[in-house]
Amino acid sequence: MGIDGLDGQLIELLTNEPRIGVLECSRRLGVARGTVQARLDRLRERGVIRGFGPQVDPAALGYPVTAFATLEIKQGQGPDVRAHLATVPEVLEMHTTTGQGDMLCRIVARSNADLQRVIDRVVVFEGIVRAATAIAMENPVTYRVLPLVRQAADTSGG
Amino acid sequence: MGIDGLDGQLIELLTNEPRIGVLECSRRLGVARGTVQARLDRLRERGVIRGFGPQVDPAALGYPVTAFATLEIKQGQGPDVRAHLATVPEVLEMHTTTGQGDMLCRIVARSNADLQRVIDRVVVFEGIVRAATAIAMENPVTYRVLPLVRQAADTSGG
DNA sequence: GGTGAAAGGTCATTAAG
DNA sequence: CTTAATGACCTTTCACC
Repeated sequence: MGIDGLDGQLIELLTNEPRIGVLECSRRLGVARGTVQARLDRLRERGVIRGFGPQVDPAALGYPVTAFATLEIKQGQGPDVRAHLATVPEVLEMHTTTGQGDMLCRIVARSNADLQRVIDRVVVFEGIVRAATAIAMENPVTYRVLPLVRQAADTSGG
Repeated sequence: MGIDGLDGQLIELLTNEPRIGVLECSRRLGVARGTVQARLDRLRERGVIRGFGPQVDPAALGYPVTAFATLEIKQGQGPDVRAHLATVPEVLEMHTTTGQGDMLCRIVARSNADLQRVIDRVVVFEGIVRAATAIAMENPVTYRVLPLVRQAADTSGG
């Protein structure tokens, strides 16, 4: 069900050096090239590897400010609010959550002043009762999956 | 300072079809191969494109539960807490946020029961005063940057 | 394992700011 | 004059059969 050690090594290798090909992977890992090819195909079929698209940094694009907005939604307005949020480019992701708020979304902006504009555009929508915004300052742990990959590989008994 | 239209088209093309190479990109966009290479080099130098590593789906790895934990930290314990969180594989990212010197971290787990174990491992640490966890249910807007890229390209007057 | 193809580098030329 | 784009050539390397 999970991944084994070779899968983990493969993911780790490709994460560190994404441009190397299948042949180079087989050399580094000491396995046949067909094995690497088969593993990669399986990992993609199973959805473990979603793709190899470019990872874009919003800050370098001119959006250095990140904020998390917790939205409280009026009953039954969920679908409309989702559709609304999907139209705002600065909303990078959105989840419905349990707990205090109903939705949590990640927002970026060009500056703190610009963040106000984005927030306004987000919350000026009937159906959003309340919005609490937390600006992200430091980011000591940037998004990472490698430790999880290693753990998943270990758990599989590889 | 930002990106122009060609940069935006390049990012979009590579996002949609990551497997195509530089030559194919040049054909699709109607520019010379050297141009595509130069643009890609520049985008990577400037940090707009961080890399082309595999995008791993934690759910497919066996961690289908996502949660966001808001942590309240005891004064002066910030660095220790950060170091602690960095050692937990299930903590995918962590930000310090405005509020009360709080932190927000994204956590994944194998199940809701497993989430309890992860949360315990996170909060059983002197320095963490309080933790509020919100479990993510639906994810109507998955992490995306393309709309932002298009806006950034437009803004640059390309 | 062989073969066609592409990546990556360099270079001179040319267009545009 | 500086920057960028272009097309050509060459070598290494890879992906596919």
